[in-house]
Amino acid sequence: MQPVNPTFSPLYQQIKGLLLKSLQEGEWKPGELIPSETELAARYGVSQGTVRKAIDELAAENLVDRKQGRGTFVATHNEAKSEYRFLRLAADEEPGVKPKSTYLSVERVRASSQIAKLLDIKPSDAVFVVKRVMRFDGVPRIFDEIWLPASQYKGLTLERLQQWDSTLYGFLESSFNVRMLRAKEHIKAVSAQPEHSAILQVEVGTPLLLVERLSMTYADQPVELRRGWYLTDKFSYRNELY
Amino acid sequence: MQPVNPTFSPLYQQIKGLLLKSLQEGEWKPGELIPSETELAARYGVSQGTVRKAIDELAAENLVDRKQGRGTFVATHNEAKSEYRFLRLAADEEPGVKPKSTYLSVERVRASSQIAKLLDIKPSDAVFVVKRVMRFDGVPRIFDEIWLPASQYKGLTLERLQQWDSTLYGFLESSFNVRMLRAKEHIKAVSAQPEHSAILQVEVGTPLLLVERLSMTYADQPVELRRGWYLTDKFSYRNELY
DNA sequence: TAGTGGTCTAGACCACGTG
DNA sequence: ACGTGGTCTAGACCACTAT
Repeated sequence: MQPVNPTFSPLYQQIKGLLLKSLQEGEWKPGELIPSETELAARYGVSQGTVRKAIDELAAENLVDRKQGRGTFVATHNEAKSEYRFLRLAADEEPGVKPKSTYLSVERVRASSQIAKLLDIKPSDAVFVVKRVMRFDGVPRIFDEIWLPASQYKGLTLERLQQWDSTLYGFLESSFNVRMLRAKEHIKAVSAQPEHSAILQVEVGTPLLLVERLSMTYADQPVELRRGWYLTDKFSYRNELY
Repeated sequence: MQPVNPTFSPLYQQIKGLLLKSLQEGEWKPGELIPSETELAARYGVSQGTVRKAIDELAAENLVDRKQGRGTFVATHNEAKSEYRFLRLAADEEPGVKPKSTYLSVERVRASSQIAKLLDIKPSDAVFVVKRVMRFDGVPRIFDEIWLPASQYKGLTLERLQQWDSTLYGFLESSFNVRMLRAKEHIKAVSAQPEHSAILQVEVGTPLLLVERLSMTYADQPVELRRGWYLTDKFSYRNELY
């Protein structure tokens, strides 16, 4: 027997799509409570269990945050739980130590063809280039060079970054309504160049981890590209495999 | 109102525990079909939905493999799907290229205190040290040094490794009934030493990725420690963040 | 006490793979 | 045609949080 409907899509996936749309359009803002499962079930005319399965997937992707007895909240980078959610570097001895960022510069330039291609914009488009250093216990360990498509971050300045005292992603979310949902990283080992050498206070030629990250928001739209040089003599990049 | 039972554990978690026990004890072997959800529900005296939720979690952890219309299979490293499941290195240009391993040596030695600590064995315990090189399109890109607690891999020899033509984890699973379920990696950038230099055919001092992996089987028991030196000029270690 | 997410059930039906 | 996993429903009850 052939399937009746060859383009079959489960109901809960369709509900998930509707929820994603509401999230993307800002019907519920970061940190806010979304309607209860029962309420959403009534709204979409499906059973509570179906809504539940849709929300299950959103929770697994860290788009929302369930709290038993309280409700389901829109995830935000401005909360303890997802602070440094994407940062995989940790000290070999005291893995708990958190970094502090210092912003060095913000420039507005045209995207190179390489950067443009990765960010899925035109080579002539403007991008902000942010440079910063992250220190752990006062010791510089990461130098980041961050490209942000200017069209999405109008009015970004070094001063505003320097005044912000939490994470960059929290800042971008609060100030420009751009939320990083997932990212891909490509990691290589390279030698420290003079620029890195000065900032990370190591000799030219010291091996560094080069972490290239492309971050995406809703609909897999790329909204940030960064290259980070990590000093890994006493720290390492952590990963789990399943 | 206080909870009635402070040590509450959902039924499906208990069922998951029972399934894990059967998997660990080999009631169902790698690659084999496990009983249907209906059958398991009858066996444990719960509803099919409860069994389903237990299996959902096992599937999410890659311990079993569901196939609609066919059944649920015990995951194995000896199948296309999980070949190189833990290998994150891929070519920047042609990410699909698969490596070929060459085994260089197998030694039986006493674990150093450092290795013993990580493998959770006594420093006096014997371990096998395996050295190998992995080539992509004939080019050596990874040099691995692998520690295996001798007690779990009795009779391991270089010859047997050289005769095996699939992945190491497939070999360890088939020959010693040890299945790698998950692993943790710590990644650093280092300079090539003379030993790496000779094997990877690069100059001493070339930056290499040092990937230290600790692999676990059931009950989070560590059963493999390895250090891999990756040449990342045209390849990179891939990771996804959520 | 009320409301939320979390668990569990029983049953119906669908999509998929195999014989 | 049959058996499997996958979806969907409706309803009951539990655990947790806030008021």
